Amino acid sequence: MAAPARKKPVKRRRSPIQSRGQATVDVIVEAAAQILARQGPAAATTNAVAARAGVSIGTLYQYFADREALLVEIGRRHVAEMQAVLAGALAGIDGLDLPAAVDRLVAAIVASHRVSPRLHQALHQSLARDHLDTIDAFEVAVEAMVRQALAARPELDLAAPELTATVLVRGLGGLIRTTIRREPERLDDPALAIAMRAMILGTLAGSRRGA
Amino acid sequence: MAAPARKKPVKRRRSPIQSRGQATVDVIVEAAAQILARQGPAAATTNAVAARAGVSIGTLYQYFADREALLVEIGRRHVAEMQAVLAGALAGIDGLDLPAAVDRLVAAIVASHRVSPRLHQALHQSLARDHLDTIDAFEVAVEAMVRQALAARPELDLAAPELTATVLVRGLGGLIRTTIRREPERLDDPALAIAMRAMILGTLAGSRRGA
DNA sequence: GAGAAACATGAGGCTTTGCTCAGATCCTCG
DNA sequence: CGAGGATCTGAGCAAAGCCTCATGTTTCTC
Repeated sequence: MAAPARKKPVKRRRSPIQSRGQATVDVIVEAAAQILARQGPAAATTNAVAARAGVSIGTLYQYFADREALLVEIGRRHVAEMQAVLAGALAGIDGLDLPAAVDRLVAAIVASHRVSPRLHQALHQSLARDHLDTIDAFEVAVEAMVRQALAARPELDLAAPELTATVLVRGLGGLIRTTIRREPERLDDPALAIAMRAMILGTLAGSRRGA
Repeated sequence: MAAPARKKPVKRRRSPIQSRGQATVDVIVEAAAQILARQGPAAATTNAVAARAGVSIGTLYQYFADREALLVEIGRRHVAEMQAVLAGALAGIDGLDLPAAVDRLVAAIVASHRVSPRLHQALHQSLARDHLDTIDAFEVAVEAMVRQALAARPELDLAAPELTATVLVRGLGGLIRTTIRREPERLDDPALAIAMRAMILGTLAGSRRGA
């Protein structure tokens, strides 16, 4: 329930047919992502992107209907990359006991946020409200994953497993994002990982049916 | 430690001397906040703000050196308002036992975020990186407060009280902000408050010196 | 190899926005 | 009252950004 309201469709232009065109699209997206991450949303003008990509502005508009469409595509690729890192770091987690699994989860989420923190934040700042769901997709996916993991462990005896999953994932995500923005270097602090583990395990223990 | 890097000073222009001028400033700031909250950052052009305030564009620039200075002032006032709500909802918390105090805290933080969720998000999106600390001030204040509260309860026997405070406040804040953005109506769900309480109490229990 | 389709170019049109300035109006206070 | 400071006005400048289009180049297909 609670769908995100109105949603403007992402206008597209011609998709590349030849491999040359595909390469051009890649170059453009990467250039844009780089500027966005390094100099922020304001610097990512379509002309600047085209220049950095070594491509004419007309070429950019051959593949993207407008600036927003380009941003959305960057968001899609970024989310895909984060999900790939997450999946990689989460491999074989099913066989682990709870504390070990939690450690893995923490490490995996942190690692996926490390893919490109600046880009992540820049996207949050520059995407229009209608398209924020593009980046939210990552957290939505993690939420689904955790929900499933919790369901697979009835011994946790959770009063409201789905809600607990939501609270955990959003809390963890918010904590990581805030930390990246305010004290980026602290993400490497082992003490933080320990504190996050305590938070997760504690929350699970505190969300039992008993009280 | 870990201070937020460079910081451009907020350019000011003449401060109002007469009460007429003060009133004008208020009208401008409120008009801007309204546009920001209702139509988003892109709609909040200086001309639009002046028009909605019923004031000429020249008047706006008499009091604000540039658009960013106006945004910063909006941020300052918004944070002050949130802090006022927080302080009000937190009155007399010192005498309560832990579970009751936590309930109060949860209610207080939620209430302060309810002041103007859309404006809160719009500010996050439109403030330049150099000025994001303006809004971060709220969470910084809450963090200090919680840190102090935890220090006052040695019976909690926390292994790293300050870190626990940080993790709790940032996690909670992130959770609330994400929820406001994705499912605003859910903020009223009593189940969410219960889940947050479980999270806090659980985290505290899980952060003991013992392990 | 020729025609067609895909791809690329970039000058510049069109719009918008932040902001200035020369002067008008209002308020205070001796 | 009347001088002087505070406040307000709004036409419009300069800069910047998004995007188009007429034209040229490369690649594919038969």
